[in-house]
Amino acid sequence: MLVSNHARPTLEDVAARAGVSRATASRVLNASPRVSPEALEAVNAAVSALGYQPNRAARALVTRRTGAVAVVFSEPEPKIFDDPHFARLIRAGARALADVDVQMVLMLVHSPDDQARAHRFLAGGHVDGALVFAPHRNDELVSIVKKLPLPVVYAGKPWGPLRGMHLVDNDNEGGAVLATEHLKSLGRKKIVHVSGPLDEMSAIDRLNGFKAALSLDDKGVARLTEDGGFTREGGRKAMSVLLSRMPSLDAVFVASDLMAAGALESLHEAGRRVPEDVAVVGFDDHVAIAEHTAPPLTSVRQDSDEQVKHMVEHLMKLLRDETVKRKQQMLPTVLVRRESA
Amino acid sequence: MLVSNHARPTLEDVAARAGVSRATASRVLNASPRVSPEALEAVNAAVSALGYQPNRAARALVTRRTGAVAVVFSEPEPKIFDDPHFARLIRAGARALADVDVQMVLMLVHSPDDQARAHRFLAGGHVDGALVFAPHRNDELVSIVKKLPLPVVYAGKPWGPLRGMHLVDNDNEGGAVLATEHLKSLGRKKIVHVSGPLDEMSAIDRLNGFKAALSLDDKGVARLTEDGGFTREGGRKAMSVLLSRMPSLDAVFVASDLMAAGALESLHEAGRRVPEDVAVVGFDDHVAIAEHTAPPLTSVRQDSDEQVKHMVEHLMKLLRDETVKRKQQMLPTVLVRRESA
DNA sequence: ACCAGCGACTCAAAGGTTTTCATCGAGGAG
DNA sequence: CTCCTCGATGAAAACCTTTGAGTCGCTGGT
Repeated sequence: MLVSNHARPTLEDVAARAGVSRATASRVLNASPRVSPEALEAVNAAVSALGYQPNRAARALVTRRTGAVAVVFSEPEPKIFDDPHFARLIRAGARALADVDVQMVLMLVHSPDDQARAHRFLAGGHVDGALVFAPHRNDELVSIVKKLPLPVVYAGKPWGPLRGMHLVDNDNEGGAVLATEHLKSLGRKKIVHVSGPLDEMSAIDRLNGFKAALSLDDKGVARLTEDGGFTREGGRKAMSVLLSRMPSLDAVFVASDLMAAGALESLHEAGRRVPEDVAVVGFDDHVAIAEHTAPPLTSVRQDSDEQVKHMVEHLMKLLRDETVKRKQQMLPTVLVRRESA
Repeated sequence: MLVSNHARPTLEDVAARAGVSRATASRVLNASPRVSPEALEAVNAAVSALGYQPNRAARALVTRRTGAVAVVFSEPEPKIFDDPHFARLIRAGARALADVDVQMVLMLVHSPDDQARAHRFLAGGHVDGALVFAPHRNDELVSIVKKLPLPVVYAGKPWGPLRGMHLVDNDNEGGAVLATEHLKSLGRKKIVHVSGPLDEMSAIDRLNGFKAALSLDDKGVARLTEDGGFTREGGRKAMSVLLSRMPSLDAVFVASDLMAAGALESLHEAGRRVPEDVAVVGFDDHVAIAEHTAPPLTSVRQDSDEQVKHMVEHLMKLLRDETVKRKQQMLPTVLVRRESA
């Protein structure tokens, strides 16, 4: 009987060819211990002979597991995506998830419409879990997600109470201290700060690090810092403001490389030399930026690849119902010296 | 009987509540015409009362449709992803696919390992179709994908024979002509070209446009052009080479904005003023770059959002078994003037 | 009065896998 | 030799939806 069926082989076909039952074949595929060596070999042979691949839908139907996780970026301002930082996160996510053989379903949510769609989708059981990037204050999405019976790992601290949430953060405050101490060690006396938007925890933590390193009170901080909104243009403007407010400044810690690029432009326009007149330290150590500014940017490295890898590992543990020792992890940051400070 | 089952409601529950059979409920969900208005309303009411969501796995099992499509980027050099162009494509893909309510499964393939994985995955019936970005010459992935019984739409022309392939390309050659003609119309006489890597069709097409606009033969082209590899650093180096080869050049058409940024650096270092001494035109019109170079970059716009949207529409037609009038679409490019030329 | 035709609906099979439970056979203890 | 245990296996249910075949009650034509 020449069964030249062109359709994809099923587990039934594999079992038939191996001379066992479907059940046994299934056990082999799922690495069950209760199967004889002969059966195991026969089934494996049949699998590769037939080029068998389990039908994901059928498997999902019975196991109630989809083998997919959502990667969600909640960001009201779509143009923020021009920040290469996002590309790096997405790349890291794709790699880490592929390594553990789970599908990555990417969701970008900008509008309330997107939020509703994300809600439906995540509630719909289409994924086993989610990695959520939602940095902004009072992001509706976070409250939505929190109510869902879905394992979730956050990137960084979302706004609000952190009780029970799983997250992997970078040591923003520690990095900011590093940066500021470095400027101090250079003998700089008038150090200012271009912060990120203060509706993001990472920006606040960096600001706090700056404040701590200089032992500033709230009033002092207010005078020495300006919000650059994590954009290049914002960085440029914030730098001009600071320059006019304190013409004698001799160092600046900028809370992101992209803003630092803008700040450098502003400094050049004002005729300041970097690092001779003003020393500059950025944050992110995003190579595509930091190595191409003039001069190359000294920056605090946060390893996004590592962060995402940890997030994926953490989520996988949750999916396997393993107990995680610590729900909230913090990754170290280091200073990378180049020429700007 | 208080059925306070906390599990997700099934179609059976909906049908029971609406007082119809499972079959009828199903037809309502799938917008079948053969259903009475009363039944339709009853079912819809039950659906929203119960918050019912179809089980994707069960549906996939019977329809042999997954409701997901893969978005595949094949790119041997992972750092190319730092190009904001990719972020833009991914963003566009996420949006366009969400709009038609299909899952976007993102795959980044760099290594042969990744290729094998992609092969297994795409052959495994886990997605209904794919959007493929594989610009490089002799990319193994393209041959792999071509053999699969899977609807695929390519971004741009992959290398090799195009017969029967579905693709959406930008008018690279036309755009290059536009750029070069513009430089000519400015009265420039010694126009050179920084090309992309010539193992990508888009780079070749842009080179051909340059060649055509100047009526050059192969020998002439060789002398006037230099490969910048689509990277910033490459653009810088290519520009230096061209400057030393032809110090009197007065205009350059650069095949990408990122390379143009590098070329500008090189020109500045060489003490050339832009646009007074050398006029510069880029390609891509990537706002995050073009608006932030000094001076802002005149560039050829290729609308990636539009391209991806067309790709998605095209793929959807294939999935619906509609006939597509043209398998290969070409999108127009336009010149955006800023200050560099 | 009968039948064909039609629209709306229901029944039940099919789709491919995992998993529980029962069965079977072999080997050891008595 | 019999009984028991235990490991490997198979039969069948369950997961939830779509869809073709069949049912039922009408209408309208003859």
